[in-house]
Parts: sequence; structure tokens; C-alpha cells
Amino acid sequence: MQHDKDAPLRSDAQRNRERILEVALAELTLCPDAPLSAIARKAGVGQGTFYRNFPNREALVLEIYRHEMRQVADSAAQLLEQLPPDRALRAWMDRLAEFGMTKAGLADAIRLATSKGGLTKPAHTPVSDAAELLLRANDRVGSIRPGMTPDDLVLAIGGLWQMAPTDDWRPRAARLLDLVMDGLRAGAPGAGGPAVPS
Amino acid sequence: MQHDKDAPLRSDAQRNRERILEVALAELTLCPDAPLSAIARKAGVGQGTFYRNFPNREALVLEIYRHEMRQVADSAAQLLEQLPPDRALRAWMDRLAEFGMTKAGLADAIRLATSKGGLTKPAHTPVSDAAELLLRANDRVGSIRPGMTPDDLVLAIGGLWQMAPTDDWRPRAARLLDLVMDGLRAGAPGAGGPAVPS
DNA sequence: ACCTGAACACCGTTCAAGT
DNA sequence: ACCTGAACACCGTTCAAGT
Repeated sequence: MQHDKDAPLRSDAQRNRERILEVALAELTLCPDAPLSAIARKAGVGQGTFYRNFPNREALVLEIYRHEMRQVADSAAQLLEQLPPDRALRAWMDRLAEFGMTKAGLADAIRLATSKGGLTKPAHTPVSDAAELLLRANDRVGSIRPGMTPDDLVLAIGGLWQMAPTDDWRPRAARLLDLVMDGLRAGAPGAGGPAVPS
Repeated sequence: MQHDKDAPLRSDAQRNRERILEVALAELTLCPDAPLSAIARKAGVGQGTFYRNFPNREALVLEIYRHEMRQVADSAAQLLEQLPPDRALRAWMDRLAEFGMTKAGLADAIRLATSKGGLTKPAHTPVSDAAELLLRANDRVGSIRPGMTPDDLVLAIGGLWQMAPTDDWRPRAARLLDLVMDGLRAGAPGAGGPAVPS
């Protein structure tokens, strides 16, 4: 019989799961295609135990990704309390870039793992919730064009994920985000018409 | 002795190489992680012949990528003859999106293959040449902000490569490119000052 | 109920033998 | 000079046997 879905794990199983996640985060950040067997070994569990917790590489990687991303996403609310909406939006994107660069290996691991099967549409992630929060706050003060969706914003900063962290990524990211912010401000109710009057 | 670098291939070897590329393009477009052994088999060559031509998966994928991308990149000059610079730029980005969606499998194959080793900085690709051409044409008529680099443009449209082709990608791509164009126009000499006057 | 680790399947890569 | 295909190494996944 399989495990009851809502029942708590036995304490040793719980510990095993946490150790796997801990080791996997470190290993995958260093090397996106670290062997799962190596992760299991370093976590001190057998192959079978690993697969009981995570049926495949994608399941492991997505769990780590969601956990890490949630931390950044959650900072959006905090930024909105400290800064005007447009500056909060920009500051949040800066944090996303910073996060992406330190976790570049993890981002590669995600792409490696998720390109295999079907494309997992994340739909309602913490990130899109955060984006929604920031966009609506800006809408309220008229600092950006109306009608922007979280999807729009995520696509607009998509270039961040194809930068290598080794380079002089900071000025490049800054130039990208400056461009995005200018695009967002174009057509804002508070800015007096479109950037190119007709 | 290895092969002389500039000497032409023997005709049968030449044919083999072309058949491998032909089969690989079709297979990788369908399935980004198609086994190299399957590609060799369908191309009618032995494993060794395959590896003589392409020492690893990355070498194969990059060659295909460059070949396919060159076609799109080369259309930039043609567009500039038919349209004003800003419309040519936008039309080129549309083509890039169209191309990316039909070749989504290939794009995944590239990520799969290149995330393994070091990050291969393509540096001077046909795409960055085309971007340079389009940006400078726009600079000359003052339709976009000055100083944009090909790298800036490539990053700005980076979101295209993280869209799934299954969806209603067309309106999403259009919204992204509209935003990018507005960002580019903000601060253009011909548009009368920045989008947000201080 | 959970764990271990050997066993199996599969794919990338090499290489001895052929033409 | 180029080709073939068997052989090897490695990693993901399963499963019989243990606690």
C-alpha cells in the first residue's frame, strides 16, 4: 500500500526528505546535471529512498525551484511598503536578477529537467502573484500603462534568464530593466500621452 | 593523421555529413533530446561516423542552430529596403518570434546541449550583426534611443524563447514586442524628450 | 512503512577491424 | 581516408530482500 496523501511522514522519512532537498540545492546550483545517484549518496540515502520522495528529476527540481522562488516573490509586498510603486517594481526586478544570477545553475537544472516531458505551465506561481501585486499598485497611481498582466511582465524580463553570471552581468541587467521600465511607463495615464504622439 | 582543416571532404563523407544534419534538424525539432544513436541510425551511418563529424551533441546542435538562424538574420537587410527603420525592426522581431515558435524543439535542444559545458558566448553571430544593422538604421533617423547595443536588443526579446508554441503565443508575443518597441522609442531624439519628464 | 543496494535498460563515446 | 558496429562507461529507474 502506498502512503496516505495527507498523513504525516514517519520522522526518519521526513529527515531523509529534507536532507535530499538540502543536498540537491547545493549540488544542482554547482552543476545543473549532477547525477541523481550522487545526490542520493551525499544525502546518505539509497536510490530507492530517493525515488520514493521524487519520482524523477523534474519533481525534485521543481520543488526546489518553487521553494527558492517563493522567497523572492514574497519580498514584493515588503518593497511596496517602503517605496513608491514604480520604484518597488524596479527594485523587485533587481532582486529577481540578483537571485537568478546566484542560482544560475539551478535555473539550468530547471530547463534541463522540464524540457524533457511536456511543458509544465506553472500558471499561478508565487512569482505571478507578486507581479500582479506590483502591477496593480502601479495601476492605482497611474505610473505604468494600464492592463499589464503578470505574464507580460515575466516575458519582458525573460532576458534575465539567458545571461551568464560570469560576465559583467550587472550593467547588462540594468540596461534591460531600464528599457522595460521605460516601456511600462510609455502610455501611462500619469505621463501625459504615448511616447510617440501621432 | 587527422583531417587537413581546409581540405575538402571526400564526396561520400560530404554526403554523410549532410544527411546527418538533415536528419538531426527534423529529429531535434520534434524531440529535443532525441538520442544521437537514433539520429546516426536514421541517417544511415555508424556511430563512429557520426562522432567523426560532430564530437558531441553540442557541436551538432550549434551547427544546426547557426545555419537556421542565419536565414532569419539575413532577412534584416531586405526588410530595411522595404520599410522605414522602426517598422523594419519590429517586422524582424516578428519573424524571429515566428521562427522561434516553429523551431521550439530546436531551441530546447540548444539549451540542453549548451548548459552542460561552459556557456558558449556566441559573440559575433549573424543575429547580432542583423541587430546592429537595424539599430544603426534607426539611430540615423532618430526613431529609437541612441546607444542601444545588439546585446540590449537580444536581451529585450529574450522572453520570446521562454514561450511555449502550443499556447496562444501570437498575442502574447505581440504584447511583448509592443512593450519593447515603446521602451526603445522612449528617449528617442525624434520623439521630444523622455517618456517621463522630470 | 520505510529503507538498501544490486540489477536492468539506455545512451554517449571509443576503438579495433574493415574498405 | 573513411566507415562500421561491437564494447565500454555511466546514469536513471526498478525491485526483491531486509528492518
